[in-house]
Formats: sequence, structure tokens, C-alpha cells
Amino acid sequence: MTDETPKPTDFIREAVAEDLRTGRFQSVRTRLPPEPNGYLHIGHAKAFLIDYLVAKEFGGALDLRFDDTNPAKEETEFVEAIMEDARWLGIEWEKVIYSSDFFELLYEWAVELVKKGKAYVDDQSPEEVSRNRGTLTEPGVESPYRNRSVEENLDLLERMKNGEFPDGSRVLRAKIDMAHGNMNMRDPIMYRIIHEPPHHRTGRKWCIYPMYDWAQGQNDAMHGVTHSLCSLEYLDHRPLYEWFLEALEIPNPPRQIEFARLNLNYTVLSKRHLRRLVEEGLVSGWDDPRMPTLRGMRRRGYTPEAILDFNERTGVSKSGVINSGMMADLALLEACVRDDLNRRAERRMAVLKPLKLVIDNYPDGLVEELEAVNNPEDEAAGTRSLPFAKELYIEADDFAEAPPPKYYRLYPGNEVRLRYAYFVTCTGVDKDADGNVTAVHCTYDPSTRGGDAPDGRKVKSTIHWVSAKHAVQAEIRLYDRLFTDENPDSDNFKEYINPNSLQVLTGCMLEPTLAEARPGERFQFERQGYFCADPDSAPGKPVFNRTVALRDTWAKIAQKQGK
RNA sequence: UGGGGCGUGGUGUAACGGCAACACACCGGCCUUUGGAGCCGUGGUUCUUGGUUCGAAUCCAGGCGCCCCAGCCA
Repeated sequence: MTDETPKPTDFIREAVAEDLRTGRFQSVRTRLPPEPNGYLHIGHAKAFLIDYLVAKEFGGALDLRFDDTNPAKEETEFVEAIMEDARWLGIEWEKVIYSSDFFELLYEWAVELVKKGKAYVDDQSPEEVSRNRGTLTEPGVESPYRNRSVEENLDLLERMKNGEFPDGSRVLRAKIDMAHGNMNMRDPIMYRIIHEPPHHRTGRKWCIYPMYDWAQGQNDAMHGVTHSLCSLEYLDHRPLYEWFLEALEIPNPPRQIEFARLNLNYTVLSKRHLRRLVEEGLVSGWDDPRMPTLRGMRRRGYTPEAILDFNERTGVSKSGVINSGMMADLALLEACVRDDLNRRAERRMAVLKPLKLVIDNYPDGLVEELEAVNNPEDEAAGTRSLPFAKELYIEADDFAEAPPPKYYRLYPGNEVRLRYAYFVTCTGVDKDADGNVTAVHCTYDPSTRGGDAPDGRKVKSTIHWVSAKHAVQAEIRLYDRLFTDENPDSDNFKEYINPNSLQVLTGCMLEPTLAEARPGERFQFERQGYFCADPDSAPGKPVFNRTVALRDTWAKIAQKQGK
């Protein structure tokens, strides 16, 4: 690992490198303990990636350990979904284990603590326990059961395990300090009694289940984790994490390191709010392309590479400003997909809001095949051929009867280039009885075939088009941010929902090569944005999701003009 | 009012006692068969006050601000 040792780029990698250098650890093993009760989102992706990349960079491994210590909250359904999403991201893990795999040993360790006089069974009701914990500024009150004999504690714990007592009647607590400034140290609960529902893996074998704090560090130690990476909210738990390990006299105990979790502006990331979006029908499901879930982003057209890049560009730190985390900019995420897709996505022509263009001096019935470049960023992507004819569709926005200042596209008298085709000059329009433009007329210059004028004259604009009789009709879904507020993650988040987050366009006209697009295939529709074929697509009837629009400097100019 | 963490352009992250850097966003310009991409440029008294030092974003002290903690959740 000598030459391979990476130069530390953040405080976590610095700490890990230091531990290896000093010999505190000989190798690196990290673990990601998702609680299997929800789908992964962009914030989880960061945590996953930190654990995975740190382990990988130091020649170690990541294990997946599902944190199933509360049977009331977990479901098997999520286990597979989490693995599927992580795999899609490119995360590799060595072992898949469960906290419940360690229930037996963990119980033995609890018995050990009882024998050492460091844990006791408390008969107080949940209300009493809560009341006697004290407050942030007042010390707690010691339980009247705190000084029971070791024998009585052992007997009671055994009977708790055997299911002799009802839920909530007793708990096992660590005997630490009821006056501690850190609330986590005020005799934290280790085991509580839960009879129902049965655990999704261990069934009815256990009637007591460990609390997070009691399970975490011990599980880490049991399976050889060296670095237990977690988010800042667990900082206050580290003294307890270390207390247990020390009380049990664990040699080479694992080390917990905390980092700022990721928040994204203009979205919500809390499990509760995400669930509400789905359950209240505010989105179509966990994979709605507007959701910040990995499934949603995947359907939207985001690539794992873009998410990896985003993760890297947001960095690792301990400055938790909002909800113990950094507030990353959605614009950065979008920049990351654009970067990736710009290099990789093939270009296609697609007219979202069609307007008919008739080339009056083009021969009736003639169809020419014109060559178009698939990706100017990647010569290897080659070219394709596009049918061209007298009647085309152009983007309604690319024509203006009365052009605003700085408008370079089609308007009466103006000449533009039809991409990869000809120069055309607008000669007039057809209108219906209400005065709406129904078609635009133009003439073309036959000498400009392919898009260059032999006399060297220039046009200020190039617009896209699709041959009317060859066009494939499609549905296109345009997405915008789900919320109008930068930080909607509060209980009244519904007030900030963006009513225009989804716009469904039907009757869009696509170039014929797009007819058989497979779900998941991504393209750049020239001058529009990046689009991904949706699973709702049928052969010959594609449906596309807009992943992200292209940067649009014209939109900014138009906005400044007050339009 | 208890304990803990964090303050660097709008946002995020660097700089490890020696000229405050990079990315995104923003604004301006160049270029362009995508108003895309690419290229160039503008923008910061490093929360504050004081101290140590030849020299402080960095070390020390005091303020201020923000975040987390009082589930038998994780």
C-alpha cells in the first residue's frame, strides 16, 4: 500500500491515513448501516460513497450491515431496494450482514456488563424514565431500581429475554451518570421489550431488542469494522459509543468519525417528508422523476457518474449549518449531469411544441437524406441520416412574428440555418380566423445544402427541425424543481410545492431514429436539454423525461427584457 | 440557562504560521452549423474584538451567530 496510499483530501481520509501510519489499525473496514425502512436518496448516496471510497482508497472493504434493531419499523422489501440502488450507483461491498446476526453475542455482552455492575434492569414506566432523565439544563434523577443486586438484574434480564414481561414494563440500562451534561450518558437504555410485530429476520425468537447506541459499536467490533463513519448528529453519541467498548474491554476498538450530511436546496430529504409526498399523492411514487431518491433520479435520467461527480464536488466537512449538514446547490447537481451527458449523450432533433414550416420553393414529393453528427464531443459516435422534405416542423418558440430585441431566429424577412440542412428565409405566415399563426412559409437556398453558404454569408441562428411526414409523435415530460423555496424541509413544506414541477407535452415531433428508444436511453435533444426514455414508452410511442435543460442564455436575455 | 459541533465570495470545499485557491451560480467578453459545449475576465477587510508573532483564515482569550441533543427511533 506504500505507493498506493492516497494523499488525504479531507479530514476523514487524514484520520484513516494517520491510523494506518501509527498502527492503530492495520487495515480498513467500513460499514454502512441503513435502516431498511425507506428508499435511498441523494443524501444517502453521499454517505454510501464516503464509506465505499474511503475503504477502497485505502485497500479495505465496505460491508453492508442492515440496522434492523427495531422490528416495528423495518421491512424486507426495502433491503432489496437499497441494494439495487446502491449497486446502480456503483457501490461494491464485501459482506451483507444484519445487526440481528449479532443478537446472541450482544446479549452475552449485556450480561457481562450486568455482572460488572455497569448495567441494570429498570422497572420504571416509559413516562417515569422520561421524566427522571432531567432536561438540558437540569440533572436527571437516579432510578430507584438503579442499585439492584447483580443477581436480581441477571434474573430479570433473563426473564425479559424469555418474554415474561409485557412491552414497556422494564428496560436494561447502562449505569453511567444521571447528571451528565450529555443526555446520552444519563443511563441510556440498552434493551427494550417488544413482542409485536415479529422481527423480519429473527421472527419471534427475541422479545428484547437493542437500542441503536447499544448495538452500533458492539456490532462494529464484532465484525471487525475499523472506522465507523456516520453523520454529525451522532457526535454526541460518540462518548457512549466509546464507553460501551471500554466497559467491555474490547481490544482495538473501532473508531467513530462524523461528517456533515448532505442537504439539497429546493427539495426535502427527510424520510418523513418524502413519505408524505408519496402517500399524499403529491408525486406519483418513490420513483417519480422529481423525487431526490436514487430511483427517481435514475428514472429522470441522472447517471451514476454524475452523482459520483456531485459527491466529489461537494466534498467532506464537519460544518453542519442546516440539519447537521451542508446545503448543496441543486444547480451543481444539474451542472454535473450536463457535464457527463454532454460528453456521452448522442444528439437528436426533437420538436417539443411543433409549428409547421413550408418551404415554398422546395420540390413537392422530394425527400433528401442529410447527414447529421451524433455527438460533436465524441467523433466515435459517428453520424446518422435525416430525411428532409418540403414540410417540416420547427419549434414554435423559434418563430416570432414580431421579434423582440436580440432575437436571432425566424421572423419575416430573416434568414436562419436549419441544422445540417439549408438556409431558409421567412416569407410569410398562414393564420386562422382568430389570427393565430398556423404555418410559416419560407424559401430555401439550394446552394446551402448541409448548412454552409458557398458565398460565405453567415446567419445568426441555427434551428432544429423534423420532417413532418417522417416525424414520430411522442409524449415529453418536462420537470422543474419540486419546491419553490430554497429550504422547504419543514412541517409546512406543502406550502412550497411548485405547481409547475411537471408539464406534460403531447404531440411532440421527433426525428424517426427515436421511434424505438429503449427505456433508460439518454439523448440530448438539440438546443433543448437532456432526455431519457421513460419505462412508459411503447414501441413507436416513446415517452421521454427531461433530465435537465441545456443552459439557456437566451432565456436570461428574454427575462431581462421583462418578457 | 447544560453538553457538543461549526463559522472562508451567493453555495460548497481548499489553503495545516508565509501572496486566500478551485468548482457551481452570477455578471461581462471571445468563439460557435446547438443562444449548447469551449475559452477569457469581474467579484472576498476569511463572524467579531483583542492578544501572541517579523508575519495569523490558521495559534490564544473573550464575544456573537448557526446547528445537534431531553424516543423504550436510527
